[in-house]
Amino acid sequence: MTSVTSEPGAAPTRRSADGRRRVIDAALAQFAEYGVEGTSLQMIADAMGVTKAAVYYHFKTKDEIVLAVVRPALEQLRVILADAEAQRGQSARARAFLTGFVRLVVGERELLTLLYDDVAVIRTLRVHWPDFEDFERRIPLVLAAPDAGPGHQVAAAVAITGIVAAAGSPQFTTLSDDELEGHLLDAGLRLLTARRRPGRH
Amino acid sequence: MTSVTSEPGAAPTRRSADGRRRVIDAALAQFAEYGVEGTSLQMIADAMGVTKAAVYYHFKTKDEIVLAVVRPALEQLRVILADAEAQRGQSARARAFLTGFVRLVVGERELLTLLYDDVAVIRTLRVHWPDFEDFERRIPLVLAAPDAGPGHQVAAAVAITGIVAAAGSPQFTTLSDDELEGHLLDAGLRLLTARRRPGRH
DNA sequence: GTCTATATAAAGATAGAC
DNA sequence: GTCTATCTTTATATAGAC
Repeated sequence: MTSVTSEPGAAPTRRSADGRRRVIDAALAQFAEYGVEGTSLQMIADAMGVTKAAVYYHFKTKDEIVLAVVRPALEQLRVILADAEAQRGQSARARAFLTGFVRLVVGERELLTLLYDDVAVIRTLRVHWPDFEDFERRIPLVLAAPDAGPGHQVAAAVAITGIVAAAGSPQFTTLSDDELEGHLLDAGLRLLTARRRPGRH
Repeated sequence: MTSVTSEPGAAPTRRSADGRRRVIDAALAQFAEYGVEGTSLQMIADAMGVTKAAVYYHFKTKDEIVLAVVRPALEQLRVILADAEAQRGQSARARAFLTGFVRLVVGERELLTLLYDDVAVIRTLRVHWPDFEDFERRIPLVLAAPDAGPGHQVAAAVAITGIVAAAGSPQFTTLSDDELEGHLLDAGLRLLTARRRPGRH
C-alpha cells in the first residue's frame, strides 16, 4: 500500500500526494472532533503515528492544512453553484442547488459541518480563499430571489444550515446515505417552496 | 455604577455578582467571534481592560467561565422543554417547544449559536452539566414522535439547527426581532407539519 | 520522509503586594 | 478587586542529523 511516490503520470506535486493525503485525513478527523483551534499539530502527528516535524514536512503551516482539508468541498461547491446559476428560472436554480448541495453534504458530512460550524475555518477562508466571500453572497441568491421578501430568505437560510447540521448529527448514522439524502431534500424543498402565509401581512 | 458589593438581600454570592457579569459579557462577545478555544483569558481580560489575574479573581478556571456564560440559556431551555412536554398531544408539544425555542433563539442569538456550533462548549457541557445529555435526548422527542418515521426526525433536526444558525446569521440583522421570530416560526412549522410526500419530481 | 532537539511565544493558572 | 511577577505546559515552527 506504500511508496507509489512520484510515479510519472501520477500526481504533479513535488511532495508526494500520498503523504499529504494522510495528513489531510488525520487532520479532518481531529478537526471534526475537537475543532480547528482545539486541534494541535501534535494531535495530528499522534493520530498519524509520526512526529510534528514529519507533519511540517508536508505543510509549512497549520493554516495550509486547514485549507487543504477544506479545498475539495469548496471545489465541489463551486461546481454545484455554477451549475445551478446556469439554470433558467429562479425555482429551477434553487432546486438544482439544493439537490447538488444535499448530495455533497451527505457525501462529506464531517467536512461540511466543519465548513459551516467552525469559526476558525471560516476566518481562515475569508483571509486565504479568494472566492469564499463570493460563495457567501451567491448561495442565498441562488436559493431565493432578493425581491421575494425576507420570509423566503430566512427559510432558505434555515434550509441550508439545517441540512448541514442534521446530516452531521449522530442521530442519523443508522440511515443509509440515500435515505438521509431523500429526507433532507424533502425538508429543503418544503422550505424553499413559496407559499403565501394565510394569516400575515 | 460600582461597589454594590454584597448588599444584604441582593446576590447571595460572595464574589460580587457585578464583577462576574462583566467577565461573562466580555467572554460571550469573544467566544461568539473567535470560538471558545480561540479565545484566551488574555483576550477576555483585554476586552475588559484588566489583567488576567483580575479575571481569575472571579472565576477559578476557563471552564467555569464557559459554564457561567452558557447557564442562562440552558436554564431557559429547561423551562421551555418542561412546559412543552407538559402539553397534551404530540403536535401541541412540538408547537409549544418550537414557539418557546424560537423566542429564546432570537433573544439570545450569540448564546444559542455558541451552544449549538461550538464543539468546545458542547464537550464542556457533556462533562460538567448533568442535564445536558438529557436535553439532547428530549428535544428530538418533543418535536417528533419516535414512531413517526425518520423523515419527521430529520425535518425536526433541520428545523431546530437551521433556526439557530439562521438567527445568528449577519444576513438578518436588519430585521426586527419580531419579524425574524415570525419568519423562523413559520419555517419551523412548515418542517414540523406532518405531510405525506405526494410523490413529487 | 522522519527523526531529535530546540527556539519562541502564548496558553492556563497561582502567589502575594497593594 | 486589581495588580506584577512567576510557574508550568503547550503551542507553532525551524534546524539539521539519518
